[in-house]
Amino acid sequence: MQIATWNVNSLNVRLEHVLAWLEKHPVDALALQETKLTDDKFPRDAIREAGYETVFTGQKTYNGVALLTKTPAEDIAYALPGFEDDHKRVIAATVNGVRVIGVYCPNGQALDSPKFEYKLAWFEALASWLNTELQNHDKLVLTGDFNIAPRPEDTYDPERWEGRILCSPPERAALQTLLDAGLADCWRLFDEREGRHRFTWWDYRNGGWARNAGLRIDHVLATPALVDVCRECKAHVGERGRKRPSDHVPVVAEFDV
Amino acid sequence: MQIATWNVNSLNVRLEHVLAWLEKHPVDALALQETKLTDDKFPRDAIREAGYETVFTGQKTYNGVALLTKTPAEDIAYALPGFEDDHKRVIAATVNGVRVIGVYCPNGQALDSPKFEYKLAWFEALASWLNTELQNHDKLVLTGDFNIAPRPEDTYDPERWEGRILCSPPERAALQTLLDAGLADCWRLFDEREGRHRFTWWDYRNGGWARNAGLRIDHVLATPALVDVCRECKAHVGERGRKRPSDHVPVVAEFDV
DNA sequence: GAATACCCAG
DNA sequence: CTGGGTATTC
Repeated sequence: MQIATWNVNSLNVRLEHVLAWLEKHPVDALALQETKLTDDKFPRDAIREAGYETVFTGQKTYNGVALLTKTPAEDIAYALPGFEDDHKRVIAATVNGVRVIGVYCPNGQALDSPKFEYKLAWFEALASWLNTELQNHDKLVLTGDFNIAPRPEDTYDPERWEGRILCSPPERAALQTLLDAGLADCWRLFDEREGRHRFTWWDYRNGGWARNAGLRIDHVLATPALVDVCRECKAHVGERGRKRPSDHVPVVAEFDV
Repeated sequence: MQIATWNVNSLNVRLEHVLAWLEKHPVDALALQETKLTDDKFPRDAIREAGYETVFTGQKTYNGVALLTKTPAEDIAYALPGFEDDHKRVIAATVNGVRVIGVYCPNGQALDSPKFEYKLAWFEALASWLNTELQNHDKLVLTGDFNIAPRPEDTYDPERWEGRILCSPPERAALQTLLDAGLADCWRLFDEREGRHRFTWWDYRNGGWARNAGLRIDHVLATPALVDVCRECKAHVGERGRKRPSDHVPVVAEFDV
């Protein structure tokens, strides 16, 4: 079973990219972030014609998440319990017996911003909900755009990024709380691989892609039952080089289930 | 000698269209309207590489006119004398001994709008200047987007358009004043032609192009010395069917000079 | 419906 | 730099 995540930065603009990518990479579940579409404008039909059903929750301009699946999505959750604000950042479903939680975590903007407080509070609510979900699901994947680079080596320039937004101690602690609850970062199972691309996001600004000035902030976290059978976890870096790309690329994990 | 006019509705967006069209139709002079570019952003170099020199006068967002020529443009005028407001609507030059005046005439918005008053005042200033220009030039072409459909048959639906903006008596009188000064509408030399496309503009809204709901508001007016040797005057309607087209198409007149 | 400006976000 | 929203024009 293959599970992928992709922050598309507007599904309106990226629909053709997603459909073309799915045709080449028919994963079992694809979590999308930043669809930036209200539900009435979601391109459900075009995606259905490509062989995928979708569950989604979105809003205008910001956020918006979706889960594309080849088999039916069951027990759908559209928000963090107890954190039902107007940000559409969470979509979860059970797919083929695997609990898949797709998240678009807050960016936080800057350490001294109110949005940073919101980010930490949001992660607390996520961790709390994750614990209850873990009680019910042996096989669980938490995936999406976390807006946190876990380690110095997950940035193109640690000197520049350490301690700053996306790389600060409280953010990394928040991520660690999720791992401590019983998840592993699938990416790290393949850390030793030679010549591996290291990032999942490159800023549009300042020629980030041309300079390979990227970060690894999109993750696939999984429970031991899945980590034990994880065969692969990689970023499809080529998508960043297409015309009108998203600033994020797909990250795909494969499990022997 | 071929002289053409084209309201491009943003030269930024339409530059590739213009260059491709010029490659197929290497007219001697092309008057552009609605370039919507300040002079510092005019793509002079790209046009030069296509074999044309340009004179232009533009502004941000609105209006903006240019004259593209294969041979040097002389005696350039950038405005209506005595009507130097901030609208960039007029560019004139002598090309191969022919005086070419390119105009983007005001739209007028509605008969009861202050913009309608402006339109009529602007046409008066144009007529006044035209008279002095005619004293100096035997061969003269006045071309551009006039925002006036001269006759009922120059609209797709006379019942709907007669008397309204672009088709009102005072506007048609203003156009007639220009003709009375000593010009003829080259288009009408070929009125009897079979199966001829009748329009030069189709509204973006309501599927104007698909319904052929067009108007003839872009014109080539010429002095008798040119009318006598006018071989052709037609609209390049196919341009309206391209991707991301302007709402106007080129109108081309050919003279045996 | 298709442009542009200005604003905000990442 | 690349999205989206708003307002304005034609």
